[in-house]
Amino acid sequence: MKLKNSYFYTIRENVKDEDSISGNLLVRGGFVKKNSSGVYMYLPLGLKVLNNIQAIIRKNMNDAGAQEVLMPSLIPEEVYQASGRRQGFGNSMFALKDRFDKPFVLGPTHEELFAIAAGMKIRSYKDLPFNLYQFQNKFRDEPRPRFGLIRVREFIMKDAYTFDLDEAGLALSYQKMFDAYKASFDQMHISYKIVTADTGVMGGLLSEEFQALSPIGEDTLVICDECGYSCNLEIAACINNSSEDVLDKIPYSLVHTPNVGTIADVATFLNLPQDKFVKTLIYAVDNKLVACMVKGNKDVNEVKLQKLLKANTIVLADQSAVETATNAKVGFAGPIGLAMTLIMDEEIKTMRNFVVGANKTDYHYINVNIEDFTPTMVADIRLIQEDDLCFNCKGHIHFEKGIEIGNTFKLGTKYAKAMDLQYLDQNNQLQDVWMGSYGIGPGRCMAAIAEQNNDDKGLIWPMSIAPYQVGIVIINTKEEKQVQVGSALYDQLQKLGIEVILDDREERAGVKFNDMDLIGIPIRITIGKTLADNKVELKLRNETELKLIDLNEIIDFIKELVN
RNA sequence: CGGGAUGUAGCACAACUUGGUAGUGCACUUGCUUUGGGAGCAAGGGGUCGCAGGUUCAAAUCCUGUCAUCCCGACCA
Repeated sequence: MKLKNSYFYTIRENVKDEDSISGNLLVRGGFVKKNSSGVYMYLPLGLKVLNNIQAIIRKNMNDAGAQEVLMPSLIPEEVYQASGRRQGFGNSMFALKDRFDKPFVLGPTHEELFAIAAGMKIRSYKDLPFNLYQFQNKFRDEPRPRFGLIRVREFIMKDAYTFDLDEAGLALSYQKMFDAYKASFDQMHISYKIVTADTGVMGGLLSEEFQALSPIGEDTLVICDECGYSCNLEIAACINNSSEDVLDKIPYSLVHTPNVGTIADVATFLNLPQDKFVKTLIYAVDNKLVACMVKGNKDVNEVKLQKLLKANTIVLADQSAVETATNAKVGFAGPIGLAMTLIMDEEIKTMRNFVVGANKTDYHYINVNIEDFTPTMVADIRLIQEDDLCFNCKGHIHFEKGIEIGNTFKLGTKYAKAMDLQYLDQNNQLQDVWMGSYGIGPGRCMAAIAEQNNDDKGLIWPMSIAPYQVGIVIINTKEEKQVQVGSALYDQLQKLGIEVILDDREERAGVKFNDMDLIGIPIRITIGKTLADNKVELKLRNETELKLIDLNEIIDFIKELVN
């Protein structure tokens, strides 16, 4: 691309409504432009980056034996009703009607359509396995889009779906895709971790997430320093590491605790540590009230709770519901005399003589023991903390923040059953097809790479991702020779299939250098006064050092760097 | 959906409290000078002040409504 007559712009100042580094730099570099909340235009530079990312993924998909297709975005609502997911997605689906008032939705993910497509082919066990994928726009009406390209409402997803005879077949297909994912992210030079995660609205047997490490990541990753086990915070299992208290059990008694409804306040008031308390939280689980007990210094993990209860929705009950159910103001709920399902976290089993709310405003019970009430269920429902131990090896763990750039699911037979996807086996028996689904967000990859590779001057693209590998800066466009040499070099590199940008604008050198830095071109060639000695300057974006290279060696030099 | 904030030129912002010709910097155009890390001087172009009502002789400014955007939270594959 020659800049002089091309669509190219940069913005010198920070833009106001982009809070993330990647969002800001991508907007300032003219890669993307926000059109409405969570919806972006991809401009020439941005599309080149996106295409490079997609090319890497496509190559790995094809190598893994997947076949590319393209599904519609506009889908009759009934397709998602058939699988039961219309309700599952709820408001995060964009819904509309055609002129005959027939309801349609914009697809948020495509298991159903792929199951329908697979149904066209599958009759017998001889028709399996196979693997389909696409790059396609997805629509999700996010409650709060944020962080530039990271959480958006319209985005391209590479989604793949595998179809197998049985669980063993799925395991094989899954492994192939898993390996293809690792290869893809490695080739993009993303720093990432793989964690097991909740299957969420997808359902199924297993979910693993590919998480690009970044402080702005919205997911918390739990990583064991010793055995390497890693998972998403939302599913992290806890072990009870404390041995049983040795205190003698004392009968419980009521104490007056005026106006101290929070654990911190009561702890101060009674002068006891927070881990001597048990808090009782009232949740509305599919509109039924459920009480959950965790240690005072811990929190409830709502995803674990949801799975335990096989519930659709879980929210903290509102104030009036709590007050009606406990006959007390919020903050004084407790297990004794509470008439509802009561779930106790396992950690409480080893506690003795602890403090709970008394279901009476301004009162707590002290010296409560587990014999004093009857939990409906004892289970691991607490949110893991960084000082907990790995449930796998009891080693130390730490947290990291991640951007979910890919996700692989072993779906099992859930969609086969819902969408009637079956085959005849060797014994003429109908069997369900085993499915896997696999997603990558190329836009999120772009944002994650930008987030991981930048400095105060701008972006620093890895060679495999950069929109152009080489940028040629002509210092003075009025010097005939500089223009000549620059243009010749530009033509030669293009012939070699190297993506190259020629800055032939009548701008000052500083402007050109700053623009090249901002848009993150890996190799900069400067054509300037060193031409007198038949030399040009070479500077790598991720290094500070300048090299003077002989004109007749520069092509070979660049070829070496690009490969 | 709850809380907070903001909408004025392509971008970043001022003027609003106390109503009276809409301004600054960057960007853009022209000229001269300058020319290796976002140049200087001069002269210009570009605005229905988010939108709709209302109050007033007069509204960017005051009032009401509405839309949009952002932040915190809730929610979320």
